[in-house]
Amino acid sequence: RSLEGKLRIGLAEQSVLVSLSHAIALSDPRTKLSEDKCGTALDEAVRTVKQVYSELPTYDEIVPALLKHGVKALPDHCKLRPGIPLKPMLAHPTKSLTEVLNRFENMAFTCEFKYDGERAQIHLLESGDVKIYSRNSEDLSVKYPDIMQRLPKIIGPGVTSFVMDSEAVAWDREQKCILPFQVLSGRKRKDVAAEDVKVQVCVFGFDLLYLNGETLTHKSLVERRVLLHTNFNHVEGEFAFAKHMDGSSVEQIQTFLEESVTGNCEGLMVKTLEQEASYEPSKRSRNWLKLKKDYLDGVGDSLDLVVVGGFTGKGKRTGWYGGYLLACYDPDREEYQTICKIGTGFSEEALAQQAEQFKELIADGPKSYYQYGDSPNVRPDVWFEPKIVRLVL
DNA sequence: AGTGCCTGCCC
DNA sequence: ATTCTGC
DNA sequence: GCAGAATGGGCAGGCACT
Repeated sequence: RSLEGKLRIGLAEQSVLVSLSHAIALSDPRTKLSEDKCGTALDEAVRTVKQVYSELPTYDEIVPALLKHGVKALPDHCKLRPGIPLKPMLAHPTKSLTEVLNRFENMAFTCEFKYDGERAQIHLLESGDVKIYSRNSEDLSVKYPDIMQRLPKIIGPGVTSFVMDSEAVAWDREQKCILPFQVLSGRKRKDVAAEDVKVQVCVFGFDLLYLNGETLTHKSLVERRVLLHTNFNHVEGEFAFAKHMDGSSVEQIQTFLEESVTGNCEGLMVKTLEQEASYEPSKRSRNWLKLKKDYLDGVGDSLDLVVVGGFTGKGKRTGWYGGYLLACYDPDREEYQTICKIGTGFSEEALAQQAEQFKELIADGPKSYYQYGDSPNVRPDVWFEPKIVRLVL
């Protein structure tokens, strides 16, 4: 976990990469360590290692190559290749169409439907093996034998290897429509046989990162998209290209957004097409924008809820509440029904201040007219008197 | 076999 | 996922 | 602007215990 940078102790991936680069550079006689150039040489080593890691994020490959060939020659030995998942590019959230237009002013861009499913990075190796990886590079291959099976009819002639970025979405084969994420998450994950898959999925491809031995991440999205469309086939209910629209007027985008929502999608992804349009897994990772329907003004609902309990905080939040249990009053049954927990959106100052405020309201236990479940995660560490009402957006 | 609890993933 | 904070 | 670390709902899976 240390090496994977998942310990949550302030030592995460970037720190590990810096340390590794420095260690190798300093112990390698090939690195010239003159007084004035030392810092520059180290920075250069870090840049190289990070760049290589973004294409081939596996220490099993990078460390041996570093030890054998040194930092300089690392890019010649470690390149993007099917079978090793790369960190998928992520998108910046935006709250309005204006924000999107400001950001992409004077640039060619495209809008795509944002499908409500699971990120799926599909790899075809030269050996013929197929691998499917999740957003966090987990191996989902055993979860999707149905996708594996249908792959031959999706890939075009002459395709011997590729890495595709896509979204796997639950699909209703009778109604021929997209189903919510909740349905998809009901799929089995292990020991799945293609024959007894209950929740059907349709794959929506939206990017191509590698094709027939060639890395495409440095090409622009326009180029990658052409390659995607010319080398793969649409297959009804099984594989489709993410729906896109290149228009840039407010009206066109507005209409497209509404269309996406009608089609059971979450909203739009907006991406540059030509300039700054390469696929950058780690460097400029938030190069795309997402425009979700529930971010938009007036679309989301708000509720007045009563704070009935608090959960003791961990880590940075040790010493006050890390989250709260909220309830809604039902006048018919004369009781407070717990609804949800809330744990983000508080600055540290607000958390400290709130802890003071709730100190006065600590109750011995749950009120008789509190209605809550059995599960321990709805049993707060501290119960409160029902005094504080909060507007929840 | 059934239940409850916990973990580790998705979002 | 969302959100805040330190750099 | 980015990386890191808090936190959410909900699901399948797996373990322990009945």
